[in-house]
Amino acid sequence: MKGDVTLDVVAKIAGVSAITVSRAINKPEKVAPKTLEKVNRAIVKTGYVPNLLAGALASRSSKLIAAIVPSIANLLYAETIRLFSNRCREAGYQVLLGDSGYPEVLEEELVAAILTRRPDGILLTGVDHSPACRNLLLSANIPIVETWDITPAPLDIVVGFNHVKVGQTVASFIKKKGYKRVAFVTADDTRGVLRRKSAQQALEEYGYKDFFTASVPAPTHMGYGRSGAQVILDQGFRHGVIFCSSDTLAQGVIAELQARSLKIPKDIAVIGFGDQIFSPYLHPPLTTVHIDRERIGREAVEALLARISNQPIKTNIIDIGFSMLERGST
Amino acid sequence: MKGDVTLDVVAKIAGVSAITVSRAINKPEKVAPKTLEKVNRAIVKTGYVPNLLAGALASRSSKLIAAIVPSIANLLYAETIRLFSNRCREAGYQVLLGDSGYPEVLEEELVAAILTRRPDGILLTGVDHSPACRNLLLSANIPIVETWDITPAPLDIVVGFNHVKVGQTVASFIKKKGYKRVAFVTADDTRGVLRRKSAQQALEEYGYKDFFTASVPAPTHMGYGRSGAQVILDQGFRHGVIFCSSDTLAQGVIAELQARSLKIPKDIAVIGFGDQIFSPYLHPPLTTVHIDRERIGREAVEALLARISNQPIKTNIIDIGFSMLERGST
DNA sequence: ACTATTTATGTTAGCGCTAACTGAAAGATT
DNA sequence: AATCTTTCAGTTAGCGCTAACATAAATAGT
Repeated sequence: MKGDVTLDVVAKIAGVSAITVSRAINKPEKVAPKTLEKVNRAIVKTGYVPNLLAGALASRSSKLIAAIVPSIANLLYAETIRLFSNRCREAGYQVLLGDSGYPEVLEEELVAAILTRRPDGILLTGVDHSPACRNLLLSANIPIVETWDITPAPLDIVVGFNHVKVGQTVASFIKKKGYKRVAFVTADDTRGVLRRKSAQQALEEYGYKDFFTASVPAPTHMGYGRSGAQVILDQGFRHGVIFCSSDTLAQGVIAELQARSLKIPKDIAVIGFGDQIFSPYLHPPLTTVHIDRERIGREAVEALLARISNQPIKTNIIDIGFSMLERGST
Repeated sequence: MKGDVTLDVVAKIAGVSAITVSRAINKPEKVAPKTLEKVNRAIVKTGYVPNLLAGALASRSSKLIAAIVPSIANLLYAETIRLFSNRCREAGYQVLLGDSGYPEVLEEELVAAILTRRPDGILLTGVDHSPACRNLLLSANIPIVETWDITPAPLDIVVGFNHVKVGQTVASFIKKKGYKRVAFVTADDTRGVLRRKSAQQALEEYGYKDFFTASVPAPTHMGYGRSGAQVILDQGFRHGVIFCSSDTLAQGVIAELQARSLKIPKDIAVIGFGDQIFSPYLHPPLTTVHIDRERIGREAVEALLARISNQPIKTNIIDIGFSMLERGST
């Protein structure tokens, strides 16, 4: 641990009591300017680094916010987290990150480990949690924000959008564009599967049938996009549109089509999901579903901080929506 | 904070003393099986969640390891961190993440904030730190591992590779392949610039001159690759090789070349850096410099944990090297 | 059977900080 | 000038846990 500079040491050097040093650091407006200066000099002189473990224990506020994501190596979540953690820092909070891994079996264990640090709030990804996990979370009695999905019955606050509607919107877009045949390349991920199912169902209602489907493991990367496309092409798919469960997959699909000299969108059109930062720069630019990832992070922080400071929040269900973004790949 | 189940409550219910409960949790082998079972029943019954803030304060060990990266939204670092944090969790540590942002002015502030939590160890990205930051780190008196670069004089431990050698290796590769003209698309990032400079210097020694250069902001994304390529092409570059400071940039360069119907590698060859997960799946597959990102994470954890538990470490300078990986883009 | 050793549990004190209260001094009000 | 109010600093107690030592019980050794 640290060299032994504690509040008491600083206090002695500044010629005041420990609590005065504590106040000088945390509530400087409560301390007379001259005292404040004495204390600050002593802090600099000693190189004092406060011990927030002790502070948190005494004040019952850890200034820590936990965030759990399926995979930090997924750019989508990474961007949400980056914004989230920056805003948290501005507000004087630090972020404790938990990577639950994709088969979310770990979530409960992870939540338990995290609660051990007594965070002042917690961000979760998704709205599906085991009963035991829900219990743990609820009995922690801290603000909770669930993200990247939406539900009428959140644990506390939810910031996300409706994946079923995304599927329906894509289906209606496909119909409008007049594609005859539809293929899916879908990662084995709760929300991705949901989008594909609802798209397929809507398409069936429009009279579509004989879908081509490739399922790949999550987390996705471009390689799975290529292998997914191979599966579909091997099934004989030659014309129509491929709806991918992420832009990353779509990118792989595009590469595979190009490697086979198929024309996009003339032969086969491609639709992604997420509107990743690279998507407009692909060749051709990717038609996709835009999600305001940073807004998820922003709204999540605001709601959490409001809850923490007992301010009223307008609503605990924040639907950030999405939008269909047509670019060159369709 | 949590509902009020503390050690004492559990102890009372189990009919033992607080310290016995503490031991049952942290050193179960020191507790008689029958007692252990009584305690465990009481823990389940009460839903006890230990308070590590208090535990850390008392034991002077926070079981927390901090990790500072320039940008978690950079896949390269994200993957190192994911591995790092998984291994930490296995070893009973949690990771406190700090995103320093690219202009690393923040690092010092971030380090100060993090030390406040008394981590048992800290991972840094890069080896350049302000003097004040170095001071802070050293006086914290905890194991430190610097990553993604190498230096003969680390703060404590360093796990990385030599960026100058990377530049030289790429230069020699370019010479061997017989490319006549060389262009650089480089992000404004310390280590990226270093690689470009050493490549250029080596090439000059081989007799190359008249380099084409585009500099783009960090953190990079594909779009900067495209705009970088535009700059170079506008300068009249038509044949030769483009060395990019990251695979992400290379990806953008490839897209731009394709959009202009230039053939890769026949007209222009492309070399990246990092060997990202997507690189082999690009069309054409990307020639790049392979870095074992996960090994960085793994070695960093091992060294840190060894230090924390006062085990001897073989060496405090771990050069993981790199390798030139030729694929279709050259 | 008696001591030496090991194992299991308990007692005490304190980690470094802040909440809540107390008291003194300075300023405002009449 | 007497009282009220505000400002500022200090005292006390305790947040929930574990290290270190103390003690009691069980086991082993002769």
